[in-house]
Amino acid sequence: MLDLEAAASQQVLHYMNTLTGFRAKDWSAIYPALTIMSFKKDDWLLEPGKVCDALFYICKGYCRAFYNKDGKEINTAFFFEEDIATNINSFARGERSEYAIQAAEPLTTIKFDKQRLYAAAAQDPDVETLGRKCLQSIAAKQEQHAVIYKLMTAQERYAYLAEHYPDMMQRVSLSQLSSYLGIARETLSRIRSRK
Amino acid sequence: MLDLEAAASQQVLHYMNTLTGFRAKDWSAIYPALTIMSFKKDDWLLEPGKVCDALFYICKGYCRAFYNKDGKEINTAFFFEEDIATNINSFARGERSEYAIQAAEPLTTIKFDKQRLYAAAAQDPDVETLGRKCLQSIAAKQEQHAVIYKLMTAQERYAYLAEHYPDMMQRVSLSQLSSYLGIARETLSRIRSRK
DNA sequence: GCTGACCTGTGATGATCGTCACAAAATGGG
DNA sequence: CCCATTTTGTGACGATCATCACAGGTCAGC
Repeated sequence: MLDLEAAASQQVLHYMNTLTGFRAKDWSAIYPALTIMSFKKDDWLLEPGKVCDALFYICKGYCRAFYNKDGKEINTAFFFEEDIATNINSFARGERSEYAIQAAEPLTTIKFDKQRLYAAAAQDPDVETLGRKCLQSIAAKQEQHAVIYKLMTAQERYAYLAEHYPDMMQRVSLSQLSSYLGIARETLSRIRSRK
Repeated sequence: MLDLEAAASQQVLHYMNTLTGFRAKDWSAIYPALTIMSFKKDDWLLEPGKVCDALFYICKGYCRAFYNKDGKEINTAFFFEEDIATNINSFARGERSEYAIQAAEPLTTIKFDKQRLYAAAAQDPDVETLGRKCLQSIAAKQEQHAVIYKLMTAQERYAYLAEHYPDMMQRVSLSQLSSYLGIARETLSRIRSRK
């Protein structure tokens, strides 16, 4: 634990433990892949068109993923504390990312470097299991969010968010939320004001 | 290769090879997890509310995944030859499935039994890698489809499907497609007739 | 080749939402 | 505390789409 602050290591270790039952003894294998990285508001975690070569575990703050559609930014995800922010397809296949990930607040993360992570996985099969579980949890989230779009109207999506992710509604501005919900800013404002 | 027909084994082996570089020598580890399973039209691969305990590799025919929303069936995926049909969240976490998977045509599949697959993975780390790659490819598909919803209008979604999945448009009826695209059957009919 | 079940096309109508425009409110540096 | 910038609310209007209703088409089985 040389350049990782104690609090951050505790946090990421706890996270890995909830995923797999990762214990302190496995730490040495994965440790070299980790770095603390901080970002200022509006800094890029992943620039559009670049290949994603890391996973970012969010310690403090939040960031957003967004596409650029005809000059408009369409948010597709927000990552808060305890989340992993990444473009999993770009990461896994080495393709260029079609979207960006940007800090929405001052941000502290633990970066999992791809190359060093792969090296660790070759050494210790538990790291591969961790990777699979991580993938699983990302896929689960993705599906959950896709369902919202497929089954719900704008109003129902808003209500769903309010019930299941009240903290997201607290922290993300209305303008940013609207594109995430797939509706115009004005419409979201009106939905919110009807009761 | 006792109860798996030769043609089907060839096909699934080829599939696994495209995912990982799985070779015939690894076959013995995974073989006990596989069974050929056939379904009649409208048979269930996964009943809603049940836990998903298998992956189904589609050899011939196709099936659909759908939610029941206030009595209406909303299709969220179609699985064709070379696809893996499953509820990955239910499979991984043992939760009950919120949606159903049903044969839309007479269907031939190779079933990967969960328990036996896990046993094989414990024996042979290559099986775990295969599992991860499989998960990855499912996640990639899911994201691709979610993007359609988030970035496109009904008309654009239709055009996208026509360009990227023309075979899907050929094989799936308009009524079934409409809920997949998130629009009314009548609207899809009209979109299709404009040019 | 008839018949019933299912699928597709089409018109009329109303609801919802996007867009444009601008006002009000909140925010945050200096 | 004030001003500039950003964010949010609101009205008017039009476009798109869902819904209802029904007509025409297709297909399989008798």
